[in-house]
Amino acid sequence: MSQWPTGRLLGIASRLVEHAWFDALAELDLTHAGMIVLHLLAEAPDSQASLASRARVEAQTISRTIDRLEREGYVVRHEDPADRRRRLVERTPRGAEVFERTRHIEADLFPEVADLPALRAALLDIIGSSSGDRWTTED
Amino acid sequence: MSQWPTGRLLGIASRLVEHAWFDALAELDLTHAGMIVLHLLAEAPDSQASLASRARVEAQTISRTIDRLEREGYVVRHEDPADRRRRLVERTPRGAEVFERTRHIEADLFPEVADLPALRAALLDIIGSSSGDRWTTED
DNA sequence: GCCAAATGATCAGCCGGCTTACTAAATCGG
DNA sequence: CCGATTTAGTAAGCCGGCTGATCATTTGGC
Repeated sequence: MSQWPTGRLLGIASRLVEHAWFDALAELDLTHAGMIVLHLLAEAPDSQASLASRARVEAQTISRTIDRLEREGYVVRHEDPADRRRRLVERTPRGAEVFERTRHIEADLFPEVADLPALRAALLDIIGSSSGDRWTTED
Repeated sequence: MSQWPTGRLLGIASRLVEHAWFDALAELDLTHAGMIVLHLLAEAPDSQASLASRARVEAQTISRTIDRLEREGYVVRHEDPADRRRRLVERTPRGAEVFERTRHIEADLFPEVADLPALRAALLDIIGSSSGDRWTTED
């Protein structure tokens, strides 16, 4: 396996970590995708298109994720009076509360690696150079 | 984004790289999942359960991936006379040929990172410590 | 030898990526 | 001012993860 392409190692590592998250979040009626949205809404409500761009995901994907968050009562959608095409998404108190309860998880969960800063730097390199024309990088 | 949890960076980087693979493989009527299976079959035919374990994936996932490879004519399934529960999967000549044409892709496609060996080492760390009871690690 | 347990494969159904195609609303050009 | 273009959101449908359930076969204990 140590000879496998880096892209494949990346995919496998990602799925394994996400699976651990899934187990930890199940008791909160939350998924990994939902948690990302709750995180992005911490500061202020936002439109779905903006959320999609910030999460590096297509609009359709965000739409369904928000459907599920809404079903659980963690966010609400309401019309933007200034632009009736847009639907602003906002965390409910329950959504804010459940997100707070996820804060400790990463530390417990993420496995030990020899050089964590190097890993994070490499991942940011990849994201920076690959998300070129797909999402306007503003972060 | 540089403050985001490492698990999330891993997921985004993985999707971006996989998307680039997807584009490169589309003209070969092949997907990333299919390519992995063709790789695993390079040496010898194998059973589906073994392929699933080697790819760090559940049996059901492999089953559908092989369905599609079979539909494209890249592999064939045949019964194992020694154990009639098993179905041995084998690459066809077309499958071997199309896999050869993917060999050059990784080099063209994978983005530049500052410290590639550190990235690979970290990913192998994660895979090693996370795939504990999920797959018997033999590789 | 026979019945229980383990194993290999599949079906059904969920989630979360994606594309293509559509509607409604806002914006822009002439 | 009005038609064309752009933008926000959604529906439909595919792929690839996953779980839980089912069926056939093999293995193992008694």
